[in-house]
Parts: sequence; structure tokens; C-alpha cells
Amino acid sequence: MDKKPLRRATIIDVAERAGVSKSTVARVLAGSGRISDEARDSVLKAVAATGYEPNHLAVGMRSGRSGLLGIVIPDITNPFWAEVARGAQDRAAKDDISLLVFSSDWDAEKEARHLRALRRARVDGAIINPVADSFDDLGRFGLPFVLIGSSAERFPDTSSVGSDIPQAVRLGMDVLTARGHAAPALLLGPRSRLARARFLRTVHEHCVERDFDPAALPIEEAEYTVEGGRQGMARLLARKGSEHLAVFAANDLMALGAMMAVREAGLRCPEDVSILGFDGIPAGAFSWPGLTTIEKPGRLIGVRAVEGLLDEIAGRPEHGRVYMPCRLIERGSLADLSVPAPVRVAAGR
Amino acid sequence: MDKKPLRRATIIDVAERAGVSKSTVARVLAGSGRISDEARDSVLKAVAATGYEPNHLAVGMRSGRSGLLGIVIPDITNPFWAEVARGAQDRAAKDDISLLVFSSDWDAEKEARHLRALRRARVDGAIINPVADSFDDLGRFGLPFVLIGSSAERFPDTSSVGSDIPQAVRLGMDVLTARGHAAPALLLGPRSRLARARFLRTVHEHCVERDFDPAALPIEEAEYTVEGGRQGMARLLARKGSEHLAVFAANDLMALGAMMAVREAGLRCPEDVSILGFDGIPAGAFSWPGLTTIEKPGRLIGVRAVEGLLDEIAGRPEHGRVYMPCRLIERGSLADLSVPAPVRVAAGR
DNA sequence: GATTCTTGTGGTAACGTTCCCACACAACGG
DNA sequence: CCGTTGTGTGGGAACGTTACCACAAGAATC
Repeated sequence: MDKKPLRRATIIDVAERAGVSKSTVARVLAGSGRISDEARDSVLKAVAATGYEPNHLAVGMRSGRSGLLGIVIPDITNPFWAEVARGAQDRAAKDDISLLVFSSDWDAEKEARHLRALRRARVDGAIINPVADSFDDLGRFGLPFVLIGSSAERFPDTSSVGSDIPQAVRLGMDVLTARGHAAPALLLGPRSRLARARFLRTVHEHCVERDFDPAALPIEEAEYTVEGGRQGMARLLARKGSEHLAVFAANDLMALGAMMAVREAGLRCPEDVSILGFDGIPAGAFSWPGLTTIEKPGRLIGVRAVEGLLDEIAGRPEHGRVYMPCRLIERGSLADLSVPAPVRVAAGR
Repeated sequence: MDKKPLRRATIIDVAERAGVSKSTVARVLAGSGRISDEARDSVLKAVAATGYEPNHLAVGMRSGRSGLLGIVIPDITNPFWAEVARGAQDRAAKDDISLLVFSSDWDAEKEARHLRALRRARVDGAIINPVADSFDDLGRFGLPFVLIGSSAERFPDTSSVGSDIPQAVRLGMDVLTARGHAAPALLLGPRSRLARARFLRTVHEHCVERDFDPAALPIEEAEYTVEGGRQGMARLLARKGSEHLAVFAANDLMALGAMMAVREAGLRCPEDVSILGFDGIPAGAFSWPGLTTIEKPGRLIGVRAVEGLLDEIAGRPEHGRVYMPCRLIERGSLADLSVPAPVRVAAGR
């Protein structure tokens, strides 16, 4: 009843117990080749009796496939990225693949370290949201990988999955315009981030199409965090006159931080300041007022990313760039200036 | 300049290039044994030239140590657990160990699958927040592991790390009492969860110590999610009379859901209903009013868990149970009934 | 000058798989 | 009756390491 405490059963133990060779056991387990019913039976019985479980290290060593995938995201603690990671996890589990998760904190050096860890662990491939200035490292990565987010253009020949930023930004600019905020302030991430560039470019295009001077939009730059949003908003508020201010934030955490700054300044959202977020994290539903935001399909992005990666690894025709559409979640952080008279205040939720 | 596309350098490639045997290379890399300066030099040079990186699969296979750790938590998408995972990640990275992350969704079957994946991947150990009815699986896990959360008592001889629930609950009951809510309603998790039992037990003890009948406290049971909290609160509200209601929720997500339910019922928090959370997730700062809550040191729990696990693996004297103290974060979700006259409403933030 | 000790090094056997080749045996066609 | 085909099986080699043992050459000891 009590087994040897430490040693785990190997394929050889199973073979001996079943009275066959390890080749036969391997064939039964792989379901390949022709095997007599009685051999299969005794092997299966021996597997059950010994509690045999294949050693992935040995398998990987021999077959060159470790059954491991890596994912490097900015921060697992950021709800959006947690969502992405979760999608990747679930999809990978379907193929009996395990996920190594790393947080880079938007730090190129940390990212490099994580990439090295992935290489040493012999992962079969990786999903990466790259830090802006890490492209050299990435070029030398040497393993299949798919990009996540908006940095795809720097790597023309690797596939990527992300949200459709142009569509999302236009969606945002459209609601803003419809509510009477044709020239919202922009609360952007640090200059070095690629996401910022694409965001900004689309806003410009959108303005130009409407014969509107993009230079008229106030811009503030801050870290992609609550604290960053709070400080950025404080600066924006300092520049603000008495008129209503509308802000389009580059992510929800910043938008929520901005909302705090508004409150701290003794102003009200949305009466004095309208705020539009970007990401669609659950926390946006708890704020007061609820955060109106553009939702990125985080989980789906994670799912698609591993699917793309699996294709890549299998050498299947590369599926290229995938841009997922985003949708608007209306809660209460936008005032409607298009209706004159008493400002209509949307209810939270 | 262009290297062979696929093959990665092995220790043998390095040895050949350096003109020594692989034993020597291994010694240099491990920093063990005596080595002449010139041998060390040429090895180091060869390593740099070939871009050699040790193959962890092979290392693990030979040494029996994979350099991998697993963590199984309920849901990486829950901010508290993300925090724990992040702490574990960071601590593991310090020892050049990578983390396999899994979400069990409080589902015993999923958990069993993940445990199996961990075994196959030959992780050196695992950190687990076990689903209640999974103890048999855990007993048969066969690898070093440390428990996270409040289920330690079921496994007397494994070490565990968690928050100090009795201390935390008392802390909560004390604020509640100080504010004039001596008999708060309890919004608990499903009956099968261990955390619930410990929470409830401490509340009882606390009441008994104060000559107060614990049976007087209304109890509602719900899933540990926003939606669960919302429904649980709705039920509580249905039972409520006209007096002020105070609720102690078993986690912040539920508390936030409860806050939504209050709003939906046309009531106000904290004027009509006081809500106390438990976890200390960042989202609690965004709600309106801000959620007053008991903060668990999530990140630290993750850190300590891998430290305990590393000890366990190294066979160092087991460090047993660790209970981390929690602290109160006062925001605005508690009314103060101890001051008579006009209900004092705390400010959010 | 023979013995022992140091210092540095090389060779080789595992670790647990998978993959490929070889072989035994039966059945079959000529 | 002998070659051929088919079926099921066993026996290695290889994957990239590490751990151990052996050994050469010079230094130190008596």
C-alpha cells in the first residue's frame, strides 16, 4: 500500500510490470502503431497501478517540445492584462500546455531577463507585449513568438494580436463629439510607448477628416497607472478655464485616477469634467460615476494570441495580424453638452 | 554573422570552441572545482561567442530540479489573487525560478487537472489555494507544496501562509462596533469554502466574548464575485426593516457588488447601509463612496509562500504556519451611528 | 629517488523519453 | 517450399546535462 516515498514511476517500471518492452508502452501511450489487445490491456493496467505520469522534461528533451508557453505582459496586477493572461491560460490548457507568466513593469531590462528565462526553460514559444526599446532583444529572441498590442508594425513578419486601435479611437472620438466634446484633452502614456503613437495618430486622422486642427487638443502625458492619471489630470485641470473639460484617457486605470483628481479639485464628474476611459476593466463599473469606456476584448486577445502562437510553432501558414474590434460601454462619466439647458447627468451603474 | 538558423548551442559546442572538455565548461559555469585562469577565459569567451544558454530541460532531467514552481489560485482575474501571484512571481525570479500560473475557478476538477499538469511538468513544488473538497487529490500530490489561505488546518504537516483571519475579523468587528453596528449582517461565501468557516467562527467567538448572541446576526451566502455580492445584498435588503443596516462582506468584490445592489434599491451607502469589505483591492478606492475594508497583504503572502516552498524543497526545517496581520483601510462606506444627531458621512477616496 | 599530495582536466554513465531499425512469426502467393 | 508481405514487438541510440571517477603532471615530502 505504501509506495516508495520519493521515486516516481518511469516508463520502464510500467514496462516491467506489464511484461513488455518500453517501446510497447510508448506506443500504447502515444496511440501509434499496431498493438495487440492484450498488450494494450496490461500496459494500461500497469499505468494505473504504478500511477505513471510522463516526465515532460524527458519528453521535451527528446522531442524538442517542452509543452510550455511563456507570456510576458506589463503587469499581472493590472486587470486588463490579468484578463489577457487568463484567456491565454484557458486556451493553452485545452492543448495541455502550461503557461509561464511574467510581468515586465514596462521595463526593458526586466523584459530581457524574462525573455532569457523563457529561452532557458525551452518554452515552445512566447506571447509578448514588448517594451518600446526592446526590439533588439526581441529580434535575437530566437523562438517563435506572437506580439500582443500595438507594436506589430516594428516586426513585419511576426504575427500579432491586438485591439483595433483606430476603430476604438474613432468610436471614442465619435461619442465624445456626439456629446458635444469635439476637442477633448488627451491623457496619454509615456512618449516611449508604441500604443501612444498609434492612439495619437488615429486621433489626428480623425480630426483632419473633420477639418479640425488636431493641435487644438490639449495633451498630457503620464504613467499608465492610477497615480499617473491622477497627476496628469491635475496638470490638465491647472490649465483649464471655466468651461467644461472632456478627457479621453489612454487606459482605464488612468481614467479612474483622473476621476480622483477631479474630486480632489472640488469638481464633479461629469458635471464639470467628462472622462472617457479605454480598456473596459471591471473596476470601471464601481466608480462613481461609472466610467464610460471603450472595452478591449482582453480575454479573447489572450485566446487568439495562443492560437496564433500554436500555428506559428506548428509552422502552419502564419495568420498575420489580428485586430479585435472594441465596443463602447456607456456608464455615467460623460456629460451631454449637445442638449442645451440643464446638463443631463447619466446615472452610474 | 548569420548563425545556423535553428540549432541552439550546447555545452559541447562551447567545449569544442574553447578547446576543452565539456566537464571543464560545466565546472566553469557552475563555479565549482579548480580551474586555470586560461581555461576559464576561453570558456567564457566561447560562451559569449556561441550565445550558449543552458537547457533547463536537460538540467532538470539530470539534476532532478526543473527550476519551475507552480501556483494554483482561484482566479488570476481577481485583483487580490493577482496580487498574490505577482508577489510569488517576483520572489521566484530572484532565484531564477519561473512560475507556472493556473486558475482553478474554485472548481475541484479543474484544480485536479492543474495539479496533474504541474506533476507532469516536474515542477519542484507548488503553491496552492485548495478548493474545499480536493483534499484527497492534494494528499496524493506527491510534491512539496505550501498552502495559501485558510485551509491549513486540514493539513497539519504542511506549511502554509495566509492572512490572520481571526485578527482581521476582530479588527472588522471592532470598527463596526465602534461605529455603532454591533450586530452586522454577514455576507459570506459558499458553505463549502474553508475560509467561510474560519471567518464565521471568529465572529462567533467575538460575539460570545461580548455576551452577545451570535445567532442574532443575519447571514447571507453567495459566490465570491461582484454578482454574488449583488444578489446576496438584494436578499439582505429584502429582509431589512427601516433601521440602518451594516454588512460585513467576506471579500471586496462582494462588497462592491453589495454597494451596487444598495444603489439599485434606491438606498444610499453609507446613509442607509454601511458596508465593510475584506481584501483591500485597489478597486475599492474608486467606488463611491470609497470602500472601507480590511486589507490583506496579498503580495507579501505570495512572497512568503515561495520562500516557504523553497525551504520545504531544500528540506530546511519547515517554517510552519505563517499568518500575516491585516490592516484597516478607512474610506467612506461606514456610517457612524455612535454620534447621534445628523448622520456623519465620511468622505470617499 | 620514490612516494604522496595537489591541481587541473577528460571520460563516461546516468536521467526518462522518443524514434528508428531490426527481427520473429504467421499468413500468403507463386 | 521459398520468397514476400504484414503484424507485433524489442533493442538501441540520441537528446544536453551533471556527477563521479580516473588520471596526468608537477610540487612537496621524506
